[in-house]
Amino acid sequence: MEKLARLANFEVAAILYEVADLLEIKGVRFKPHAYRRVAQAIDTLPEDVADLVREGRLGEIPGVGKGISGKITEIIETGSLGYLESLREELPEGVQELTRLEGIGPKKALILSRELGIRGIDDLETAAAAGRIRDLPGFGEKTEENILAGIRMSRMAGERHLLGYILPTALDIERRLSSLESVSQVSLAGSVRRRKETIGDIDILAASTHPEEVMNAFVTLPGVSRILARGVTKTSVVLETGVQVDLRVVEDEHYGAALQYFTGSKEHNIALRRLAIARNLRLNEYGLIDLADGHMIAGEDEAGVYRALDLSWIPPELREDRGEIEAARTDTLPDLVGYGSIRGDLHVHTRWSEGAHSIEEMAEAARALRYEYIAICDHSETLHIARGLSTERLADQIREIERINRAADDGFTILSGTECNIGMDGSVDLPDGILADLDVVVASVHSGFKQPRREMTDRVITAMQNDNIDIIGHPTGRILLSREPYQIDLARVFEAAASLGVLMEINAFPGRLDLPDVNCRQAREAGVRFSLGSDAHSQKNLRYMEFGVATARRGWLSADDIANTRSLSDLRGFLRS
DNA sequence: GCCGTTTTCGGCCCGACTGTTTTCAGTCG
Repeated sequence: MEKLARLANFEVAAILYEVADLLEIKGVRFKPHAYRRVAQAIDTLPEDVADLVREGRLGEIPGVGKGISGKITEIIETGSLGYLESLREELPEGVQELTRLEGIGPKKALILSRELGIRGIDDLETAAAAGRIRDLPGFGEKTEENILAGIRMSRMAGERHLLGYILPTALDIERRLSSLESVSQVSLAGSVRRRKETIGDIDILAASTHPEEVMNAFVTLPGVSRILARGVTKTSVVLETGVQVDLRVVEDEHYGAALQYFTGSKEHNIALRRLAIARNLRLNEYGLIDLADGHMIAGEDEAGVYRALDLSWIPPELREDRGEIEAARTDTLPDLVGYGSIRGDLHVHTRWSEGAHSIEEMAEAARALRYEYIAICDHSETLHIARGLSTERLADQIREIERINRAADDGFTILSGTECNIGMDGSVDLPDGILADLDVVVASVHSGFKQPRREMTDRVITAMQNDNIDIIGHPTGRILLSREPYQIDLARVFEAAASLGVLMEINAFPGRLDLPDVNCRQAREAGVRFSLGSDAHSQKNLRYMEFGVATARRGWLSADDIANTRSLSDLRGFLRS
């Protein structure tokens, strides 16, 4: 029986990324860019690349031509790529590993490997400690020190961090810098400003006529442990937590262009610069410059830069080169849901299961956020680890919520709900009778993650056919930086959700952000509507909602797409029974 | 290897900082 290994998009992308890396080490020009561009596109593709191969639609991916198309097909059909194997054979083993160190690029890695036979980071550390690096051409004593520091750093810190973990730190640094007299403007930039789900480092932009003062203050901020680079316009430090922070300082007249440039993404900026070149303009971090006479057309404010290229201003969350530039050109950018548009939280836990606070305490915190309602969705019985509620306990909880609602008469409403489990066969672990008594039913997969794709897809669709179920919770099951999504055909799930009127949750918990942004967009195009839930386990966690909104915005969603941007009475129209 | 309101061939984003180097290559973002 023939059985193809079904490679996920990220696995196909990983192969292409490695090809790009190896070509770069070989010193091949331009091809690495071509491979990397396609790898990136596949990594964020909402559809399965295997389906595109089957349907002969690979050409729809920007950057895929004849050559790469053939290679992707080979990867899907055989699970590997001959071209990559031969590249690996050509190059010394372990070179690629070296390039992951700060300060080591393809050139230095190849020299280390060829001259000293270094085969990995451990080898490199030994050689550096023994002082064998400093005499290599292009290397010196300082390089040797930096290599050792780089190795220490790579061992201490993980590669990326959750947005939810980074944002408070970033805002704190922004606040401290903005209080300096020498600073006239300051803004978060980079992936933090774009609210990407994971962050490599923190980028901050400031405007000042006294950059030295700003840099001095910056490198002496509390928590700074190491200075990586220090100049008058650009300085990089590492915090004690291992997080790198880059500060860029420009004058006010260049602030808009610098903010545009420093916000990225890289791919968005490259696309924008190509647009500029086509008009005989140059775009850099100082402004948009007319190459004919050298004068600056725009640069003081960011919107002006976009306007001068005949584009509407593009919200940072959309700047990923996924069609936003074309939409800005034709004035068809979505009217994104606002951070203040959420009127209630549809996924909240309490002390009844694994939460830290009582129903009243969660309601009180929700009132403070000016919400009009929250849905209490504690776990159901089969999730033992979370002390899930039995049918009887849930009935008690419903009565308790009724009692609290009657007692408080301020227009705020506590909705009764559950987050029940979807079993292996698609059944849920609470009887229909009690589900019908609840205001909000979230159903989630919490077990059997390794189920084959076909069965997992059928399982979730079966659950949705129970018309008591309003919302599918964290629909892909991914845990950022630690667990891949389970195998599931989301296109089929979305189709069913749209026709049955089941909402897809955007779980705002920092480690989830599930549905992921690219899938939000795919789901919306399939006609799906959404529910935002913080999955709060404490009062403080309710604030995670902003990360859910960020994910929705990155998924091109409007307030209209989201059930809980509505008043309570309108919300009921989004729920099924 | 890809791609075209300059192009089916000749280009491919652009600048800051570091370290090793006497004018710049490598790396990074």
